[in-house]
Amino acid sequence: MPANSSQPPGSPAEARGTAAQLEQARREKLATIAALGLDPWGGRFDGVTPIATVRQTGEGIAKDADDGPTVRVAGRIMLQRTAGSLVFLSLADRTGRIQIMLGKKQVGPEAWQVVRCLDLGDLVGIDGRLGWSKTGEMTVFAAGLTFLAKSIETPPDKYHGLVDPELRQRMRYLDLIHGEGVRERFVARCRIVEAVRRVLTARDYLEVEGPTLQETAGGAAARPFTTHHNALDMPLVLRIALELHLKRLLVGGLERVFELGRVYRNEGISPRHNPEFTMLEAYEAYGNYETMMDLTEAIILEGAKAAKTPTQFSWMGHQVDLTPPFRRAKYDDLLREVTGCDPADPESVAAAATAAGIETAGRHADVIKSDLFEATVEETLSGPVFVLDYPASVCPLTKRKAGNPAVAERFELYVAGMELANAYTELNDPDLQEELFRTQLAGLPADESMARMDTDFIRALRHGMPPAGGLGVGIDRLVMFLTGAESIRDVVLFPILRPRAE
RNA sequence: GGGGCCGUAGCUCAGUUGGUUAGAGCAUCGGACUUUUAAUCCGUUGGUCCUGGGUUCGAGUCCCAGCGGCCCCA
Repeated sequence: MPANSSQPPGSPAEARGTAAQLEQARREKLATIAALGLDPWGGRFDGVTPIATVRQTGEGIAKDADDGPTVRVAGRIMLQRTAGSLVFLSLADRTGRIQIMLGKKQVGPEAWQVVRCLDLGDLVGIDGRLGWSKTGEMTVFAAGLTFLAKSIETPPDKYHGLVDPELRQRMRYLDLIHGEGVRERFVARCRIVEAVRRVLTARDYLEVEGPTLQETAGGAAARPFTTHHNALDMPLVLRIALELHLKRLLVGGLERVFELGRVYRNEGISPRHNPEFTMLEAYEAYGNYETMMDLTEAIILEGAKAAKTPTQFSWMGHQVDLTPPFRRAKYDDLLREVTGCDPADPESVAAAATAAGIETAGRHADVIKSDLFEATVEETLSGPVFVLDYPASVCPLTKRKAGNPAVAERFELYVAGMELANAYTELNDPDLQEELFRTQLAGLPADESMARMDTDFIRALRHGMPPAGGLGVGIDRLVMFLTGAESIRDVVLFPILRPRAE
């Protein structure tokens, strides 16, 4: 393209607005900084006070005082305003933001050359006097400026930030900088995980790590990711649950163990499902599912405290109330309340299922019941509510109720119609376990079965596993719940995405 | 896997019934300003309208396919 011949004077002939040219402008400033003998990529910078701490100090300074303390802050330039020979910055660190004032006269001619090279997004260190501007804004009046890192990319819109959900996920680092409440939500996630560990370690649980590469993906009903080990020339799968190895550790006498770890399920993606997600599983020898109810409640309440979650709030269209103790309701009772059927009578259940549009022909009575529960009861459970005592045949790893082999000692914790936790009195009878594996496997494609034969696990049980309670909690869902997020992608830092063409 | 919605400048968004050379704000660049608050004011630059086909005298706009995202369902 020929240059426009009617360019006004002082206006460069070349274009400036493309991404490449925006970068070029920043690279020229980078070169200027280097030419002044400064390192535009900075280095160790000791003695920085967090901005939140500086702000606390500032609150104690009189508005018209000019003898405030000297402070050193460091952070990213979020906003920049020039007023003649003054430049105002909004500087952000992990704890907050504060205004910086740079005056040509105050910093001197050499530093002023550096000031003129500042762009939005640059990282700088500031030494200066803490006080208040004439218009009443807390301000660090800079005496010194240290360049810490140049940003050569243009940041998002300074007011709207990144809005496009795709860009927010692909460039999470920008979302963390600019997104409203994004950093706070991920910090809350860290606090919740810390709280989970605190509750468990206070109860003398050991945190352990099981294998993520396994021969058999057991402990849940899900399709695994497959991989291959070259040296051993053997197929492997990524784990879909933590359960069976933690129970081996109960056999091994560790008695109280938990694992907080990533599991992988090769299935659909939705606002509640990411192919890799974080599970907590905890096992306590000589406990049962009631022990785990108390533990679950403690974990959620401590997590809520850590995340500063209010006791009552609205989430996913449900009103939830965290006041303990959480409601406990029997599975059959809920089914009767919601559908009006007689849970003890398979024909009554089947009739209700048919009315709800569920296929019944040739299917196991407990599977029909389970589908009916999912279709009708779940959405009514605002919770939190512990749903107790599941049909035994959908619980192949669970101990049956004493005197009632049709009912399994299992609970699920529901909140806003969503399963948040799942716990059993663990089945420790190796013969029954082996039989249940076999019956589960009969006539079902392996992918759809809850159970896969795991002879090594059976052998472990044969050596004697203590009676125990076991608990599983979906950490991502727990964080969603406690932070009010409506999509798992809002609580997973780097959710899975299709690659984007360059 | 099926259905719906969306994709326009680095970012946030307009773009009428298919009709002139596709616009705005921010950012950039130049200028004014030593107290600004998304600073303001004047000027300036910036486009693979997601990609590829098709219909049409004419497509950002309509149709088809693909790519990417969001939502619903399985």
